[in-house]
Amino acid sequence: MTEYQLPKAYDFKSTEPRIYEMWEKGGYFQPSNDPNKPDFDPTKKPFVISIPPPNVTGELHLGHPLFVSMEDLMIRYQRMKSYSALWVPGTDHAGIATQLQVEKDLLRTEEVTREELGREKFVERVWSWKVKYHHLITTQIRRMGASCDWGRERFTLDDGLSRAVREAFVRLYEKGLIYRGPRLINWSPGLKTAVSDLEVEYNEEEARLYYFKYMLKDSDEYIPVATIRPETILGDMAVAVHPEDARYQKFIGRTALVPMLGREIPVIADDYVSREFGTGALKITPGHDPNDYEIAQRHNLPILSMLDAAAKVTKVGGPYAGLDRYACREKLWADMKSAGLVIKEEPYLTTLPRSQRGGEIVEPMVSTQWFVKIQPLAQAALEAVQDGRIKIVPERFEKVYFNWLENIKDWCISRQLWWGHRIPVWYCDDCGKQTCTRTDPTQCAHCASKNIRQDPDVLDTWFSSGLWPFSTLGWPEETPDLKYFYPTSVMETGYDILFFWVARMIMMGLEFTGQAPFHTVYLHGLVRDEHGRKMSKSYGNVIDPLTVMDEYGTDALRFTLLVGSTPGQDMNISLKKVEGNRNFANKIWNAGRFVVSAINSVQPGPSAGHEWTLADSWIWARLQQLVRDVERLFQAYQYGEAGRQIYEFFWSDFADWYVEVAKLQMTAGGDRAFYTAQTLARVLDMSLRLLHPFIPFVTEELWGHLHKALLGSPLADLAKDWTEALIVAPWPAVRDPEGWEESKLADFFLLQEIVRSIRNLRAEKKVSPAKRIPALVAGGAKTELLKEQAGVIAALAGIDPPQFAIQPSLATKPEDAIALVVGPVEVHIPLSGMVDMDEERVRLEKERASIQVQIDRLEKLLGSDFANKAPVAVVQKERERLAALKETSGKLKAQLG
RNA sequence: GGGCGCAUAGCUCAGUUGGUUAGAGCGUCUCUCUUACACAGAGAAGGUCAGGGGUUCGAGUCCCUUUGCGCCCA
Repeated sequence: MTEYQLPKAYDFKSTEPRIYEMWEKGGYFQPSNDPNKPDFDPTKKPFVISIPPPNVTGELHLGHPLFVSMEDLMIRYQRMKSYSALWVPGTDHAGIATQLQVEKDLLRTEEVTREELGREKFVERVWSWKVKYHHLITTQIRRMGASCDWGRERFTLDDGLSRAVREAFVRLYEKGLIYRGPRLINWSPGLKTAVSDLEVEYNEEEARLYYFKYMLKDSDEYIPVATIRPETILGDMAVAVHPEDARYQKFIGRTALVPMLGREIPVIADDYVSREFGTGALKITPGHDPNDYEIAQRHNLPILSMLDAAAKVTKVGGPYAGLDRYACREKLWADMKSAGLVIKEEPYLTTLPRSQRGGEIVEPMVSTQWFVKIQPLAQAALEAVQDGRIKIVPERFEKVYFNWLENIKDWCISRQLWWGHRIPVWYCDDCGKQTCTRTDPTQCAHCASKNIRQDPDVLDTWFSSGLWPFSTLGWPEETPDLKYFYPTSVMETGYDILFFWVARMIMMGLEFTGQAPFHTVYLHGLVRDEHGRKMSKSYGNVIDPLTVMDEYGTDALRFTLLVGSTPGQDMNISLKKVEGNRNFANKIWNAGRFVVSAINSVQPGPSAGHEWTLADSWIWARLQQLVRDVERLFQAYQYGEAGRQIYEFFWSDFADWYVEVAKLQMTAGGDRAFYTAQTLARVLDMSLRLLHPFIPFVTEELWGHLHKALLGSPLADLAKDWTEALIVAPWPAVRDPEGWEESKLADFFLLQEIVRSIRNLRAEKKVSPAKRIPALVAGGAKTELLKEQAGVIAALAGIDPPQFAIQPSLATKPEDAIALVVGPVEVHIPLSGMVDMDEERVRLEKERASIQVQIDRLEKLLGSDFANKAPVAVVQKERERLAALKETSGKLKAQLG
């Protein structure tokens, strides 16, 4: 006989690593139905999530535990519902971010730049960085309890995925959907690479607006022009005015002179020009501004690049060549001032484009880059959501998705980085043509020359991420995994990367596999600090998940993130909340300890068939209600609400009420104790199953103890079909109500109300908690019920059983007692010497008055249109309520005599 | 400029087909170390559901509008 000596407080520190190891070694993270194994059943349905791969940069933030918790919740739920659940883990090489980290690190520790190290050596360094941080990150994901199949882990730069990237590129290239050419792109001068539109952030900042004169050729006349970036004057190709602007109409078609350079440029008319902004005249710098670029296209203006890759002035700038963009701004402006061309300058609030990574101001520049012709891909992706093949939760993001895809521009996919998938195109030095093949070529495909060079650039990281849902399963190979597990089921991620990822995955998935890569996109919100501010290093408000887990446990953090969130809505987190949920884990633990000890105390039996008490029936009915509600909420992706309801049930119904009643029932011994222990065990078992996806460690640990205790007890039958571990135990099935539930729920509710009102009175009258008091009850129609439950009421309300009398009605009103009216029941508490009859009259009168208010309200309601327009059931409910209120009021009146 | 979200108890938030005196956790106040748990138990106080208008028998919930805060796209 094993004696359980479970510690008084749940010890997550020793439990969590042990449980995770048990799960992983037990093979529970692998899908139950594996297409690579001989007993594979192709008819069994899979449920698949591919992890949004974390970057191997080394940064860990609360976003990680959030997505891990959400996805683990979904996976554990489906696994328990006996789907063949697969969660594919992996990491992302994160081109720019990782390269930057390594460069910074190299500079700090060895004071070398990547250029000094050379490409090959540098890439080696990044790989060793990757090894280190990959280990760190996967260790942390394990720490969070992620039940993903580590045997199928992938990395965006591993061989298989690199082949997928190569295949995808070549296919798009051959289809003519990838092209190379000079376009205006966003250039990051510090990183010396192109970045996509999505990687630029626009912030409102304090800047200056510079007003100056655009002199007209052979004239003293000028057009006043305002600009934020005077240095770009050097690249101006026109001055534009609104065609209907009376001030400037006369200048249209004339020639203006670029300040300091004297280059002749035309004055053009274009609707785009805002007459209200600045001076109403616009300088056009097509080489360094997207709007100007478009105007230039419309007017066939040539384009000049006045800045180079390092944002230094090119030879276009004449005397200013070689200056940094900001130095040039100062010098040019000073020179213009001397030349009398300056009008004024003033502070101005404007939006500046900054690099999402480096933070520096991004420079729009004309540069030769690789692009994906996005229109056909975007159209398909649009349709997949429009026709419902893919559903986005919450739905409002579908609109955001549509809007983005409808206005999408070609995607710049080349990056001037060293860390990433090299562009698989070779240029021929002899014929100048391109060779793009699936395997590295040794000669030009056009002229067979051996003088070929591979493009030095790499692909945007998101190009490989877009292939993730199928590349991780083996694509382009038709692997068993790909055939069985693809399309995946749910894509779960933050709404902030809807465009980066989700949209691109859908485009790529449809293009390369002909299928939507998943049927549902679930978007979670962002985790913010307790005041709703974005967490960031510069604010210093970052909460480190590892510290939180050290202090409160993984379960506590997970539960906090899961119940604190609503789909698509940001959530604020505070350590107080985590602490509260650490307490919840401890509550579960202790309720479990009680149940285990109850099981251990059970004597063999039973002698007769079961006969349930009111409390037994009540908790069972409540549990079934809960199972139904949780199922409904899960179907609607309302995980947070489901978690809150289970929490509420466990703490407020099971622990606060049923366990208290069960203590009494256990002391009765015999069959009563046997069936009570059985009910405790069944309710705990099902509660743990429901809680497991939310709070996996403590539930698994406790379930193990419960399992063991049952098997060693006369209740062994209950656990005879149980699985080895909770992680693979079947999810509680929804059962339809059997008809008896409602009256049991109502009866127990009455009992609770009676107990509560007595407790309330005791507290009000400062009766010592230890003191047992007498009570006289007139039970009316509920007399039988109350007599049956007298023991429970007495124990929970602190009534002395020998002095507890229950009768249908009372012949005379007890003297020197306080009367409580609970629905149809009157409770008289004699409190000798403590009852002030005047005070008592006031109390009763107050109560009667408040009930009268409700009676009046309901009579008015039932006398109105409500009675004939509202549904019968709703009206009936109100009628019953009114009748009950009238009964209470009558009893109160009688008390007042 | 276009789109979206939020505004509910002192704080942080739930409240999804509209059902009639609004819920939780934390915090506050009172009592209790009662044999699962003081990481607890019992009790209490605390809200004109941002303002205005409308639809409806009925609105925190739907529609319009105003204000404030935040986000996304241009």
